[in-house]
Amino acid sequence: MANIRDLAKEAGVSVATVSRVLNGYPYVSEEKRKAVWEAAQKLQYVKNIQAVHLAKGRTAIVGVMLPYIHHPYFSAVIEGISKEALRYGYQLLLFQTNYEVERELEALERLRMKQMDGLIVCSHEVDWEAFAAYQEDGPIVLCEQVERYDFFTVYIDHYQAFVQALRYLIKKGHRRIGYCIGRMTGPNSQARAGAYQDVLREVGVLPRRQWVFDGCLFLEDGKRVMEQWIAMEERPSALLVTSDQVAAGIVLHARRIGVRIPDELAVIGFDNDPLAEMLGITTVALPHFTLGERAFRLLHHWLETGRVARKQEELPARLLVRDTA
Amino acid sequence: MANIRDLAKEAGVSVATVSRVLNGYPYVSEEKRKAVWEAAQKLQYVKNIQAVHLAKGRTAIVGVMLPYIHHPYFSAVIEGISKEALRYGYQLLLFQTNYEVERELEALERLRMKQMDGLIVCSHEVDWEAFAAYQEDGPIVLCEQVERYDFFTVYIDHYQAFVQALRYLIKKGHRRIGYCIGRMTGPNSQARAGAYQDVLREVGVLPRRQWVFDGCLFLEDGKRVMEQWIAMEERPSALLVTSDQVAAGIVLHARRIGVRIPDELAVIGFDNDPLAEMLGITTVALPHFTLGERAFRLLHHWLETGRVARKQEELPARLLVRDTA
DNA sequence: TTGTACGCGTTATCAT
DNA sequence: ATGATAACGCGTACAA
Repeated sequence: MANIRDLAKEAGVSVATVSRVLNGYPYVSEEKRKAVWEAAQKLQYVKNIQAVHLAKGRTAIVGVMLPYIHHPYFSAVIEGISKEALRYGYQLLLFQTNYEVERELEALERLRMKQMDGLIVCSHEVDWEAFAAYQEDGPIVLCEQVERYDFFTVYIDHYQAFVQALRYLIKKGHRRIGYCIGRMTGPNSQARAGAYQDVLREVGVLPRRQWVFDGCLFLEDGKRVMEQWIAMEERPSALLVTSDQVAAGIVLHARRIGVRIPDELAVIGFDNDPLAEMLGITTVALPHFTLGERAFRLLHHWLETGRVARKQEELPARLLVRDTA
Repeated sequence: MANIRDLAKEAGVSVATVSRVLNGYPYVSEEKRKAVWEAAQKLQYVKNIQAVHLAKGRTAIVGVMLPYIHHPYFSAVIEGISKEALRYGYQLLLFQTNYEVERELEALERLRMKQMDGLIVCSHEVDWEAFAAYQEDGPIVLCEQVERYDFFTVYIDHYQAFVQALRYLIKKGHRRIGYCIGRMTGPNSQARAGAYQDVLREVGVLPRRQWVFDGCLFLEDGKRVMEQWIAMEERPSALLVTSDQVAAGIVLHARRIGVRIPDELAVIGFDNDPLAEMLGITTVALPHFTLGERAFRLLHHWLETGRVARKQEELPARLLVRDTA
């Protein structure tokens, strides 16, 4: 494998001139420029990108931390990130964590080791303190609302999104309201739990723990929820479901077992997944793709200019009323 | 940022010894070992991974080329790859191509530049010749059946899978059979087209071009297909649909507009997506997750040992009969 | 416009 | 066991 020293020798110039030609810098005579390109051709020269990274101290690589990929939510976010990364000539290094703290810390260590220029965190388990500890190692963008820390964040106000949906249900006369959620930890889930408590209290209704369904991520979970629901002595009359996949599972299984929706059970999903549209599921549209896009742009702008208009960016959520609530 | 030279000075040893300690090599006195670790602690030493990559000539990074991520098929494959990569301490560098040849070539160039140790190609547009041209730059694993070239491949025999489904339909008495496909190019699509031609000819039926629906990737496409179907003068009585998402779109829209499935239209999907199970869609189960897993393992085994049991691996597909055909 | 020489941070080799 | 020194390959002040 030829390197620039070999090229220099072959072309009869210095390595500096080779570098200048290869990277399109001015102040090189047409003659030598040509000689270098010819030498490159002849010796089948290929740049070693690792050496470039080491010499420049930058990689044009952005890390993406996320628990899993095979989920409509995360794959939408990463698609948004990817689109922008492509546009600006950046590459994406994947850190799948399965929400294991150890893996999350590994990703942060990689940032510290300068494997990438920055990191986008789609979701995580580890405390915010951990991110704070790595802030000087490179820009980190979180895809969630963060309090008490001055992180870069792009987020959806899940509290307001939940309030919006809950108010709608209450206005429709519902009082026995439950919800399905992916996992109980994490700021998004906390925000939703808070909204649930607050709004129900406003109308003097006691929140019930058994009407909160945890571990709802995929279509199949909707079926499970429906089976639990049908077996209950006291059933909620309405469910907020933080994933349209799960909502679809509920609606489809309800049809199968003859539960009338929304009469017996009203359902509001989240995401505005194509599946929700197809099934006529009332949903809170969440801009996942845009979230990824903006997260990358924020990071990119910081990397290129060293400053940003604002470190936090909020994205809107809006209720789309269809047939299920 | 302290480097190993700083550590060497601080600990009063040579850089070689520092490196030995840091990487756990033997032949270092307990005393110096301790001194190095203390120096590392004191100077907050962090390894620069770029320098390691350059020095070792390897990165423990594997590239993944795929057209888009936000699709059940590809996100399943990548999940399989990712799981195995995690297990063996490798990282994944994403190359989203949108099936643009230029981007695909860019990924191959990156392999040549030694940015990664190997490349897994989930799907592509560019000719096989292109891959052949990069074979010496690092192992490339293709996720499709390849003829005439001696590539590493892990694949599903889509010809047989299609034959299987077609024979089933024919046995059920269908003669007017069409199919939906993601795109017309690509070896998988070619294999399917071949199977379609061959099997129909076997039973003396002419394949019809207007019963082949192209561009079928997402749920919404199923709706479109159903609308086209209903508008046809001569309609197929059965459809093979190479994505359960699309099949689901067909089935759901059929329900809505009152088309009886399978009586008026039989549908066989592909993938065995959870959605297909939930909707009772007859489908050909395809092991996408396993495909990714095996692709990585093949690559990994080659990288670590320089040889493999066999360069090609075929994965089975099997028909799951449910209610739609 | 061009070249020299050094820096980037680590690993590997060889001599002791 | 340990150290000096040479790779690894490129970018870039600085001098000319």
